[in-house]
Amino acid sequence: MASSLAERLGELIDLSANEQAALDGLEQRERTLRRGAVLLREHDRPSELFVVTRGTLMSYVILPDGSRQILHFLFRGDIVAMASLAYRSSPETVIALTEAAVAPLERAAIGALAVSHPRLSALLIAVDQMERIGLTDRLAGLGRMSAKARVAALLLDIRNRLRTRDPRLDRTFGLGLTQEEIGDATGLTAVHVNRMLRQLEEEGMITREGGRFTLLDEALLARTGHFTDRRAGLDLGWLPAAR
Amino acid sequence: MASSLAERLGELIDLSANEQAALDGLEQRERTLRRGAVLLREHDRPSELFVVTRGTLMSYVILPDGSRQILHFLFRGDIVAMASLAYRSSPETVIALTEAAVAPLERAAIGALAVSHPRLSALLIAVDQMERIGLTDRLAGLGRMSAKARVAALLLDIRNRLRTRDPRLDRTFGLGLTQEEIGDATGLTAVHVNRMLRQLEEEGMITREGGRFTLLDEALLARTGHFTDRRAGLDLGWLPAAR
DNA sequence: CGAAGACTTGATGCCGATCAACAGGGGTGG
DNA sequence: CCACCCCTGTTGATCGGCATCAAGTCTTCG
Repeated sequence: MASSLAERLGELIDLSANEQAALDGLEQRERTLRRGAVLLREHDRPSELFVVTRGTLMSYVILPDGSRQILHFLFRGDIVAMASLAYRSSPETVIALTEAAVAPLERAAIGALAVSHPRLSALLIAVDQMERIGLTDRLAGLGRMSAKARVAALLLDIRNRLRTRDPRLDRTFGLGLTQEEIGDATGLTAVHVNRMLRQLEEEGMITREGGRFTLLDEALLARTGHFTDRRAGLDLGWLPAAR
Repeated sequence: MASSLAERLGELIDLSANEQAALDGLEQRERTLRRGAVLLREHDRPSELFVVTRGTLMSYVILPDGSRQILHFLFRGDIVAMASLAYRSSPETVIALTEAAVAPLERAAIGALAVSHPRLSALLIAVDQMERIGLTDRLAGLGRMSAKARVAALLLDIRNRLRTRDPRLDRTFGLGLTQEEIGDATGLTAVHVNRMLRQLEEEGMITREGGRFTLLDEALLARTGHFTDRRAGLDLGWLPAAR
């Protein structure tokens, strides 16, 4: 089986055999995590990165008043602790939301990759940009959108990310988050998330049954959440030739 | 004089003569912008990137209800339209806040740089991470911090970024933003920004005189804004050797 | 000198937070 | 195996921070 990193990057471009091998070589060891296990704590001094090979993780920060802001949800092929490429100590805590597994990755391996496979390091820059745009979308949501819109956008965002990993999944999916977690991701309280979900349900956009969501009116949900799917507009034509 | 990109990256690592020359070669042309000029419009299909060589720019999105969320402020050495490395159309509008100048940069030049100067492309990945952390800090602010805290954090953030470009500047600086712009960056209305600035002033943290701010009690301001200066913790030890 | 933008200040309103209480369910230990 | 308990979800009542509306002043620039 392809390494999770090769799988992820292979969705974006056709990898050469060389590149494929180089990526596969990065994921030697694997470390499994129980649900709730802490992979990395804020202010830790991580010596390595991780690639998610299985399960779901999230990263968050705790503010001085004790409230939590969830920053990311991480799925197979996502890289954890990229920040350690710039900073000595982790700016965020990373924990497993489900049973999960990660492959440790030396920071220097990224440097070596840049030397041996320039196209891949250029691709990593592009992947960074995709994540940056995702962050600015969420920033605009937190700054300027209503509670209902933020919850709607979160549902669509997570569903889409789950679907790229499992194309069978369509209108119905398990979100895998508590309402408190939805709130900490969208800047709301659990109580208000509950009311917004109910409202989306009453308005016929979704139904819920035991933690599983079904999107009944995806177009309306997207309008409600001012949601734009970015994956349509990908363009990596500038990448240099493969090695 | 060093190119603005070489100047910026040179603050992070010691550039080799080769690298310096490669970076200088990127900034051939220069384009000047009047205050308020639009460099890039949302949904434009930019064929190139830009490096800011002079002045200040900002990027923002307009939501369907007409409200604006400011995403970034851009200073000398910052790269504009990095998103075009991943996407066909720009997700954000970029305009000049002051008289400004930018140097256009072909996307393919980034790819060529990755091939000829792997350490520089690895460094670009690190720079991306620094921006990503800046975004997550702001995300946490919008999601979980009070209006007063967000305004306090913005003041410190901008002052620090201005200071890296002009070390003479200390407690007093010209912010260069209207209160409406502060509001659009922090997710507030201009009216409430005004009240928060007044409050910071009444509490002895700042004074204002004609658009110029003086930070009277920086420690208190930092506590109020839950502000952490990230630049202290930089660590780029993993970079490969220079060429 | 006129006009438009930026700032200031007060009054009022609403969205989402907070507080509170209870129901269901699943895991754990006795 | 069962009882308990904590976690999650749900719903109502009230509160408060920030938005909105409004009006006036100051500044800047054409």
